[in-house]
Amino acid sequence: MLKLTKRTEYGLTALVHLADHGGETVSARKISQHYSLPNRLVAEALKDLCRAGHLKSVRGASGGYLLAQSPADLTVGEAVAALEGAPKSTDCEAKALVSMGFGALGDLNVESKCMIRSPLHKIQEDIWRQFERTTIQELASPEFTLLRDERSPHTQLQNSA
Amino acid sequence: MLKLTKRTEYGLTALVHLADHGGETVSARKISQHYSLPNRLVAEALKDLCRAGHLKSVRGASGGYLLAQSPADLTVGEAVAALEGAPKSTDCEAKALVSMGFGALGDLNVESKCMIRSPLHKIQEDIWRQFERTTIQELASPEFTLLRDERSPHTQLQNSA
DNA sequence: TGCAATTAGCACTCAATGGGTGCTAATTAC
DNA sequence: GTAATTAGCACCCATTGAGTGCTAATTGCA
Repeated sequence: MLKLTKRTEYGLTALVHLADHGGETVSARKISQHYSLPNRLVAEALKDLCRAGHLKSVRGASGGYLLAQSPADLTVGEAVAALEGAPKSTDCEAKALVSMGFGALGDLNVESKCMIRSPLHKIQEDIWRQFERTTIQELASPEFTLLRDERSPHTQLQNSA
Repeated sequence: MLKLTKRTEYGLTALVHLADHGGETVSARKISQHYSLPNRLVAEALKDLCRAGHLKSVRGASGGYLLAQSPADLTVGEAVAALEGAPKSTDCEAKALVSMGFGALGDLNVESKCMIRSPLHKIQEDIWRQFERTTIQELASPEFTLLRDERSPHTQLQNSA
């Protein structure tokens, strides 16, 4: 239910860590130990990011990974795409994403039909759009918020507590 | 990968439909046929929403469902919670959500530890927060966008059509 | 009174996938 | 040469989402 995978969690955590460590080379083991994460899985996530070209790897003892680009140039959307695979173009849900940013605008008919039929696609589109414009650098900053909202403080539930 | 379930898709679609049809009673069959959705599954979604008190049901022939409250008072967050079940309080990911809006603030330690460890939680929190403040009425409006962003106009797709 | 259409509720199957592991090879610092 | 690392492949297992079957209860209508 509206969750990204663990792999993405590990991957983003690693990216933030690497962003905090400048051009330094850090091994998968270091990262996994630092955050108490399953080190094998962190390694898998790092491999994905490396294959996608977002990290550079250094093999051998005292090897590791480092960012291939500035954290200000790497978006959360790109990282997630690398970690979870490109959205499948089979289902209509994904097609909206594809035509949104990952591909050409060929099947716009399909998408617009879906837009009418399913309000959910609007939501997911918007979320992804936000991902596409949020950088790892922003994510790494402690005061990060994904959604800048200018409206009412919006009486949250905890008010009643 | 960051997707809501079909059940939620069907449920939100139905809610939007009901919102468009005022106080009218509409059967699950009518809705499913109108959007060419599997009618049994739409019925399941409607049951969930009814159990949660967001819809009122009328049994018997010519029965159906209608909104139990104004579409302006029903949030996407509430609907999703009803359709997908409350976030499980076992995993840390969900705990962030719980302490965010669904429960007391007791285990804030847990959450804040997670916040540091996982940037992903920030993202998901923000998404949920947005769900909590988006109403079905807003969702039903054709020019709906979940994220009001003051930055670049960001070339929408439908513009090109 | 009976029939048809509906909601209500339970249980079940099937396929997909996410999380995790095993194993081996290639590379490199020491 | 050894240990630590990245690279790549294949695999298992538990969860869960999607969908179906079935039966009961309710109600409008002929």
